[in-house]
Amino acid sequence: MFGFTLRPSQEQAVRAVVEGRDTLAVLPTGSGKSAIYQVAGMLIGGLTLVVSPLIALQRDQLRSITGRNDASRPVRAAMLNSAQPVRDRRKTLDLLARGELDFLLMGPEQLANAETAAAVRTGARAVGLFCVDEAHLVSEWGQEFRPEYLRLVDAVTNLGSPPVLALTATASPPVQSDITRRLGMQTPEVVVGGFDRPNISLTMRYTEPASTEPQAVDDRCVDVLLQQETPALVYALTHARCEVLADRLRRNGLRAAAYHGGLSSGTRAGVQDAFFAGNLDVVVATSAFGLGVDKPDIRTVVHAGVPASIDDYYQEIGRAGRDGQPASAILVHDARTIRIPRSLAARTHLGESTLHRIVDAMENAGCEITVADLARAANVFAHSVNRVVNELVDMGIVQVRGFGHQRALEPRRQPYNSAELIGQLLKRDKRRQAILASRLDAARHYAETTRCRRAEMLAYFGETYTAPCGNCDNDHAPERTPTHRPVVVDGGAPVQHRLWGEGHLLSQDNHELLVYFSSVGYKHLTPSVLASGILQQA
DNA sequence: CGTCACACGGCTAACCGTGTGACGGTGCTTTAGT
Repeated sequence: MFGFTLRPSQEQAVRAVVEGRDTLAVLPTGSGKSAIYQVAGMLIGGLTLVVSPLIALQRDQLRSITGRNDASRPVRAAMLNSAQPVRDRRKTLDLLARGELDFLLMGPEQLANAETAAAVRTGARAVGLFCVDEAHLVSEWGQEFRPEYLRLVDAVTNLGSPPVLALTATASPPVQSDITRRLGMQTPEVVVGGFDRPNISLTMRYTEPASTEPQAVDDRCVDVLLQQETPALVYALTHARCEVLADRLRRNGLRAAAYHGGLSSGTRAGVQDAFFAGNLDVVVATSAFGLGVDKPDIRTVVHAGVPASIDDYYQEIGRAGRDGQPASAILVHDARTIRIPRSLAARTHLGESTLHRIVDAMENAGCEITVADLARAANVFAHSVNRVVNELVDMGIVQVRGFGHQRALEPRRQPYNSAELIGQLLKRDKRRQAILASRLDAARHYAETTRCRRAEMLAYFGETYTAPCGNCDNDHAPERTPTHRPVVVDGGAPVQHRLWGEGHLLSQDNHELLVYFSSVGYKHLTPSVLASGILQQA
């Protein structure tokens, strides 16, 4: 169709969205997610709006859409972002006004700009499809890093509630429901392809915490990379470790370069180009490297330390072996490196005094106030104010206008009891901290497990898998692997815990249960909790 | 927030407890005046 051959899962997503249903498609990388919105958009007619997180990604997608143009059916696509010349921007707004665009690509920030949003809304062509690419970012980035992700739901309403199509390669069941909730999707169709990537072998290398050598993790990574096939990708946890490790690899004769957010965009582009062109053996990167990286022949992905979640880990190892040929994912684990993701999560914590000052300042202001003014009045960091504002929006207490420096909030529901409000905010913050910590615990649990790693990872994504996989280190040392029979559970069956309240059973075998609780996040439990009635089917 | 390296005072030798500050990731946005 339109030059695409669709697989069954893609077809299912296209059909649902064309019938007007909100749809979340969680499909493995390389399964052609952009084909889904391209086909669906053309079938529905009207303007297809595609929200994409990076300008570089918007460029790639634009090229892919217009690149497959045939003369009989020209597709008209454009993008809107701050990196383009004013003239290009004006031209796109003109096309919008005249209704001469089929696809429009932009970041969530553009929709928070009243002028741009109005141009989209009042264009001669109504939005027929609202597509959110890399939709896991709604859940991952919305809370603080890029808060405009949480305002997409308002944009959808303002555009007359066209069907919403959310696309991602990585979303565990709790993340799936977070995405559909935060995008305000109505009775969504959720299409989930398999998470397994059988050609990627899974291995963990432990470095002794007792070692006095501070660079034990780096040593291990260098050893591993000298033995592994290239091209290889190394994920390190900080800018400094990227630089040090890249340097050590170079001294060991590998063509290596560092890639992280602290480098200029020119340097970053140069590294990425060199890697794609085969002029680099190894890129040592932070999590900045990856979105939109589709190099088919990456043979090895090494992690220098456990990342903040299995979601991140899966996303990052998924960049290996896209050509289907054997590839390796090696996690170099040192208990001491856990402190880095832990501290990054803890930094977003809101203290009681911070909350008091923000809520007081908000009351003193009485009416609409910008985030910057509020931060000044309360004498706290702007990012703390943004965190609180996001929570208040979610609670329906304020609403937000504008973006960037002009981001302002106005009370939506008055009056409220401020002591009660602070109590609720504290509770929400505590819950959020617990969930972030549980995600890190689950990642550490994966690193330290003696069971089949594939079964362990897939369990996290709510998928039942019969171990052994035969392609992980624990399966190669069968004396260490307790046999376990997976018990088929109805994905996400609701359960009730005596202490932690309601949750969803993600996986169960004769050895262990994995449950996600909305109060405390992921918990591994022994099956005995079912027999003793501590955990009950709801 | 939590960790670690380092300086400091004490009082004259070596080092101990305490205090302080630096440090940890992801990207959009985009002023005016030469």
